[in-house]
Amino acid sequence: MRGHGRRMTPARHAVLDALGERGEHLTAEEVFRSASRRCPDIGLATVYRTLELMTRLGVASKFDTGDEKARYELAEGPKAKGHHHHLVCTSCRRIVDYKDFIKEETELLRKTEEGLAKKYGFRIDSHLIQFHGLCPDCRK
Amino acid sequence: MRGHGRRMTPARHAVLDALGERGEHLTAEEVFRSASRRCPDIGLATVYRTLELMTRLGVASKFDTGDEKARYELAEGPKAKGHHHHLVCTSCRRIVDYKDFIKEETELLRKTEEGLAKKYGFRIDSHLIQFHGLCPDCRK
DNA sequence: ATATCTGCAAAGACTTTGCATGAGA
DNA sequence: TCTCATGCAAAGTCTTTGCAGATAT
Repeated sequence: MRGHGRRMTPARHAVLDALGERGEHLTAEEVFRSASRRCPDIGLATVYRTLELMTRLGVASKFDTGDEKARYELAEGPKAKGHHHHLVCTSCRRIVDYKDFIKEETELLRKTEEGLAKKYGFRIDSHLIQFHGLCPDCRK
Repeated sequence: MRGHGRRMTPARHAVLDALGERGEHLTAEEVFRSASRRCPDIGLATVYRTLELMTRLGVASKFDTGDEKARYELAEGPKAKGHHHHLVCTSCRRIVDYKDFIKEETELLRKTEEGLAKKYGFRIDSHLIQFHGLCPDCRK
């Protein structure tokens, strides 16, 4: 946070805590509600600004599961213990974090990133993998 | 289209053509502009409704690259010739379709899908892979 | 004939922005 | 001190919905 010329404020602390405490893939609204407990006066706009900042700094990652609401979670690089991918139910929007096959996936992704970077001249920063389908409950 | 109790109308034809003619990953607005040529009276709402329908029927696929605008393209299953994944520039939002490594990726994805389906009880319908980074122009 | 589609306009949902005030370093 | 951050409210985007009229089959 600091070290980028940025200040550590109560609001930012609250947002960070919200991402840390409450599981994963929170919407801005959810972060707002959670952060409001620690910092009652925080505004939704600040939450958005903070999430945007954290995403830009690589502290958080932002993604979309198909319901037009952005989701955020603490960033965990491919090598981190908590690195996972998402399995999304297209009906109830439930999100399952999975780590199965993560090692193979990560290995292939690394190789692919390298190849793409060379071929297309991109500097690749992150990847996104999601599977979509129906969860057990919604299949009924 | 038919066979689901649905009617083939000029508007739907125009949307389908738009997806087919103009490359890939079009926004609703882009589809609308394109479809307007063939069907001048088409409304944006109809475009949205049609894209939603086609996505539900599996004719089109919908995804998001991080700029809050949904994108659509004709669906090409994992086995189809045109199946590809996306490389997205986080700065200018350019999207590169790539097919490199597709075979390995598809193979791993198939395996992963199978494993996830079994473990979590999902019926998996589709997957999404994206790489994000800076394109050559934006790196400068 | 009739259930489905359509365009339009209005509403809705999510996110961003402007601005004066407040507060970290 | 002085730049950066905040809250509020207003504005902006993208998308969905209500409805009366039009249309495929």
